[in-house]
Amino acid sequence: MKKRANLRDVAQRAGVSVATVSRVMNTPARVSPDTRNRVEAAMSDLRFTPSAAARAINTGRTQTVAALLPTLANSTFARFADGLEARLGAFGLSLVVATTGEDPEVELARARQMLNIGAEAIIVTGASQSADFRAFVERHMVPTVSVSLFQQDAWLPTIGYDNQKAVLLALDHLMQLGHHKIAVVHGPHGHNDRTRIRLEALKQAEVAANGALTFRYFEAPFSVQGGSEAAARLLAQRGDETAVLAFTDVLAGGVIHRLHSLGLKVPQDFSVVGMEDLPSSASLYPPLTTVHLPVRRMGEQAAEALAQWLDNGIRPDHQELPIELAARSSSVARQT
Amino acid sequence: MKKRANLRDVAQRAGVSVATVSRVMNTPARVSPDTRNRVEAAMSDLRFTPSAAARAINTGRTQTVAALLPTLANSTFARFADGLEARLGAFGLSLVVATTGEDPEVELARARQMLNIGAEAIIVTGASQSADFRAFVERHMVPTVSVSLFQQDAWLPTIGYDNQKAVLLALDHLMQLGHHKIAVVHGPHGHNDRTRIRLEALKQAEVAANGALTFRYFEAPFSVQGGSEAAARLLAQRGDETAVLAFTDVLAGGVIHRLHSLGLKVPQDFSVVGMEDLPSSASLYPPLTTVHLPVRRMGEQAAEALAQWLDNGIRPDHQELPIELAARSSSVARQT
DNA sequence: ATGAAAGCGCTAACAC
DNA sequence: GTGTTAGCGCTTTCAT
Repeated sequence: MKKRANLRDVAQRAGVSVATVSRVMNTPARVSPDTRNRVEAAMSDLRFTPSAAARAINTGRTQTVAALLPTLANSTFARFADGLEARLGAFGLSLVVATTGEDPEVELARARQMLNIGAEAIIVTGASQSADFRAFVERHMVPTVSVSLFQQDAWLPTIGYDNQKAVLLALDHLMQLGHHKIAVVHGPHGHNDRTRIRLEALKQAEVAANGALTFRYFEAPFSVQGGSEAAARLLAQRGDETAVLAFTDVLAGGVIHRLHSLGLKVPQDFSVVGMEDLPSSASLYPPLTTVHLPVRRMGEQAAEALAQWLDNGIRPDHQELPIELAARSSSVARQT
Repeated sequence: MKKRANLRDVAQRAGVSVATVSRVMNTPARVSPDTRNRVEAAMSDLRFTPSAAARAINTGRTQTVAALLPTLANSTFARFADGLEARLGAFGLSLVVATTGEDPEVELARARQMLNIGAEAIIVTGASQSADFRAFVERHMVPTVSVSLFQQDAWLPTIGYDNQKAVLLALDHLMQLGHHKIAVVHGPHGHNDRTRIRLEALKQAEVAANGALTFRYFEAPFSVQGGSEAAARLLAQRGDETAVLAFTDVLAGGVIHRLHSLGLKVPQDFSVVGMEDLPSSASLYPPLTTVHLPVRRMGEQAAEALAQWLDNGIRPDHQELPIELAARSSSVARQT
């Protein structure tokens, strides 16, 4: 088993210099067709595969961008990653993904790994990274953007939507339908600033309403199962809530499922609204009222922002993506 | 704007040699605490970030593996990628993903790009790549495995399930419930060998049944919307089918949705079975009978196989993953 | 159009 | 425990 062929081997075999071989790969037009053919034949004979590392060391570019995501096993992040990857590809950039499980220590470790393998830029979720993470990014001066929220005063450029606006869109919808006793189903907020922002917005609304609005909060894992359990708890100790506001469509789906299996009807017994607008949400039973969040688009925007940052060295501005309510059949006016 | 600091800069500042600096990074134990501190201080002062490329050129390893997937915006591939990434991470490997949209030309182009950025191994979906793709892989001798199917005679090591078995599991279930006129809803099979294998298995079963079993086939895009349209076509020209066999849960979900909105009941009017077993499938209305495919596990297995291949140079064996029927409420005995 | 030669930033013998 | 030095495989002037 002989070692991998390199430029010199090819040059020797083709009877040219290494410079010429390099030119065949990078600027074929500057090589005469004749020699070009000889070189290509030699490459092929020797099964030549150029070394990415050697190239990168010279050009100083790896064409690689890293995304640090809580998980991929979740439609939101998966669709985000899909949009991101597609758009990065158009710029000749590749996407390496690392999942963090929302653990700040893992996030830092993965960021370190990403730089170790040569990532030129990083994308993170949310803007509440650990102090160490922040120090790390600043020390290495690696272009980094945050997605999933739009927040002018964040330490990173943020590309996302206004989470406060989003939850209030859902709330206003329910209030206009006459609901004012609402069960709120949300995920863990320990390391999730999107959830925190949404909760905070609701608490402010509750205060502002001065008694005309009351919430009962149910925390549950970010899954269909979690939503289902939250609904079970809601009914086990039933109050006078007439609606459920879930922070994600997945949770909403779980809620609806459990309500159904306990013999209740949506929207007759409970109006349910979600947030996100998964592709499948319009086909739930009943079709889910939700706040549409442009996740795929967010991926594309993040790709553009980073591609330009890498290109011209100018840190991008924050970007707010539009959101809107998708009113469907899971919510109706309160039954009086 | 001065250039990025390198090993020599750090060495100079710390008053040591480059070798010592290198040691501080790689074998800190072999450096006296005193000098180690000086070096670390210098690194920090100069905001030193080691060059991944330079390291890779010396070690010959990039610690990077590439996955070529049709899309990430699909729970199956996303969960696969999640398992893959998590397990690769445990081996110190990073995952770069590239989406192909099931286009063989794109697949080849992306494979090329993956090698250009230094991927040490490749994961592809299915085993029916173009001849060019195959030539490419063989020419560069890059370790490559195929997932989503198990097929002993494939040109690549395959890690997946037996698609024929899978579809027959669903079919047998329906037949045992007394269904023998079945609508089959499947995705496009142009470049998708999993779909082709499943269709082929059904055709064989149809022949073997010798008239006791008949299928009507509906091709639709791989989406809820696609399943919905297929159901509309099924009803527009209604035959005497009593059951629907969908090749994916997503399609099954679309079918059920449309049946409902046209006033039909599942499973009373139609039994519906899917394939895949998405996390949400048990919470559909009604809970979906489906064939459970261990997608996340497949990602983990692929990671193991590649990690070992890169480690010991031995091409892995094919691996068959277990599948099973998850019988739920969307299918019942034929109403007589 | 082609070649010679100087690095790119790091690792790994090998020597002290 | 630390330093010297020879590469790793390529790109890129600068000549010719």
